[in-house]
Amino acid sequence: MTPKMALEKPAPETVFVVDDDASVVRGLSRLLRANGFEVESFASAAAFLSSDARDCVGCLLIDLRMPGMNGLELQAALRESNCTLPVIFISGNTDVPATVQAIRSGALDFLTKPFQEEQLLAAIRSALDRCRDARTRRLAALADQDRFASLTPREKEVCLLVGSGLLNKQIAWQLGTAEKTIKVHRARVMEKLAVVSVAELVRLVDRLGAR
Amino acid sequence: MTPKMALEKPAPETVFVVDDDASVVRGLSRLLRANGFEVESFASAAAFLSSDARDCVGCLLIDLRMPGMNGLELQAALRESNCTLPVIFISGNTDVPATVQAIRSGALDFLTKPFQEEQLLAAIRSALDRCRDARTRRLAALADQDRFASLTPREKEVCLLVGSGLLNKQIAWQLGTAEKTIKVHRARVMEKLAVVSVAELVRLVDRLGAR
DNA sequence: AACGGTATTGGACTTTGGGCCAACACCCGC
DNA sequence: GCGGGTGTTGGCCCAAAGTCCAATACCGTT
Repeated sequence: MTPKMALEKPAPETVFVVDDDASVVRGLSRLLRANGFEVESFASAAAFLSSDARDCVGCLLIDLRMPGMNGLELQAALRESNCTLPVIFISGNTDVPATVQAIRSGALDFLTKPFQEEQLLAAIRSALDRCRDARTRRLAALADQDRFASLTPREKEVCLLVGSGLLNKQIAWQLGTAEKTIKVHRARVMEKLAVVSVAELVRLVDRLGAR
Repeated sequence: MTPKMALEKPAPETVFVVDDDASVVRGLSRLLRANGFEVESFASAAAFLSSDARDCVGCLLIDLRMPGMNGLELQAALRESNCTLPVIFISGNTDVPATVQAIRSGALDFLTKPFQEEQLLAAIRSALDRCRDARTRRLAALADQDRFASLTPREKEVCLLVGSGLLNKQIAWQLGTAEKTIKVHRARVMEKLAVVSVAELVRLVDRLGAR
């Protein structure tokens, strides 16, 4: 386990509002805070990107149309930088192509003003749920990768070949060494990866390869 | 392998057009045929649902707004009946909520009239690619399920426990039988499932459970 | 030059997994 | 009732995997 996981801030889950219209931001903030959510607001895409909020647990409420970088561009930039915060768009106009692109790019919802309060709240709750799940999965994936990274190059080779179902003797032949050697590596692999059965090892290898 | 797989018709890939406007259908058909696609058209959602086209390789081009069952309802009905044909919506008006619902329900694209011909063709090519892939995966999944279904109840139990990484003796203890018995079942499982290593068996079990 | 991490191999021994042959009990349909 | 599928168990033997202890060799660092 590496010391820094780039995922601190167990801080309360926060809704990040990105909208250039100050009155909208005020209204949304009041509504969300009244419903028990932490809110942090940004007047532009750039402002959010330069914040450290990218790796928190929370969700984004983005106005589609903004001066400078618009909502879709912000979404693309976030994806580019591996930010996995769920995104909910808010739009005043009815731009279907933008809607299609937004949802296909992974946006969770796309609300058009005016919208029902409850609709927004439901979307946010759903987004926070998803973010929690994603975070859990991401942490598990990182733990997997850490364990695999702790293997020596040779052990990694052996690990993958064991995972593909080869016998020790086949692995030995393939790597040009003795079966005995493979047994040693294999034992170390099982120990370092903290798995007690081949089945667990196979699943771990698959998870690693599934990206 | 069961004799009938419910997936015949290796017929040429077909674009199914569902639109109540005869002139639109004519125009689309001409365009698509001119670009080398097979086209079959339906004047209503009900007409398509009662056809046998549900299990073909192809894709659907659905008009969002139709008298009777509309596009979204048709999409829902198809999903209900496990039809996996990729869906592309065509809409004259700009109904954002419908767009959101359509895309979230798995629609591949949502084109608004008027659209670029090339945009439509690209969407269709993408849809057909996806349908081919899905079909391949579905056939593979069916083959897996067939093999698993050929196991006796006891063999299924043993199979799952082996897949979870237990030793023969642990399985025997858990099932209240002798280790020798498990060995026999296990051998039959490996044979019936046509796997040669525990790794393959684990992956097969996971695929079955992944639904 | 000494040291630690890595890769390698050997031997001896135990545990597990598999293959082959045979056998018995149960239940169901013909 | 008999035949066949299913579940069960035994013995014998071999292959594969895992364990413990020990040893050599290379490489880069201190």
